[in-house]
Amino acid sequence: MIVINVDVMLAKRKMSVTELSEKVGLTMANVSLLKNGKVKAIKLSTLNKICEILQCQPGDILEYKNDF
Amino acid sequence: MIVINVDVMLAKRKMSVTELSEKVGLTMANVSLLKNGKVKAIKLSTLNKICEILQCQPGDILEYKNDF
DNA sequence: AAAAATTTATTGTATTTCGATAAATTTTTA
DNA sequence: TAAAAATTTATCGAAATACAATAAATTTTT
Repeated sequence: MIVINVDVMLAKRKMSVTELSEKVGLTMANVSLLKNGKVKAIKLSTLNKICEILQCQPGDILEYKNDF
Repeated sequence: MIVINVDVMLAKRKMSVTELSEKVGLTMANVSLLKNGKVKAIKLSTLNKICEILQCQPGDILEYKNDF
């Protein structure tokens, strides 16, 4: 399974979900859904904005886990 | 911008696009689109299957590039 | 040159994002 | 510990997109 984890980077940047949502240009509600793995797909433009704001790589946010 | 690069992992696994598409369960045409950055979003289920088959992490395939 | 593999193109359908909004819940602060 | 702030959850609708299916064009391999 693919796990989305934005929390680590948010902590590293000392940024709140509210601030991220404002800067990324998504509603707070939708960033929350994203952040908590409640989405089934992601637009590359959104991933791009997140990486840009958090200054990180997709790999810092997305992880593949073997779910045996 | 977000860059998708499956070629490196395909080479590492000595796998063709055809083989990947069969194992992932997408048509060859669509894997090609994906592989060549012609998609604007990706389903996490698809990313999952690709990582599973290629035994790699999303970060091996997706890269954020500062497009100044 | 022929065959095989890959890319590009197109159309239709099902799925999904995301906005907008509101309510519920959790965390922080005073 | 009560109020305020932040976050999460939920719902609906519209717009966007993935992906299948298919076929043609192009490139690579033999």
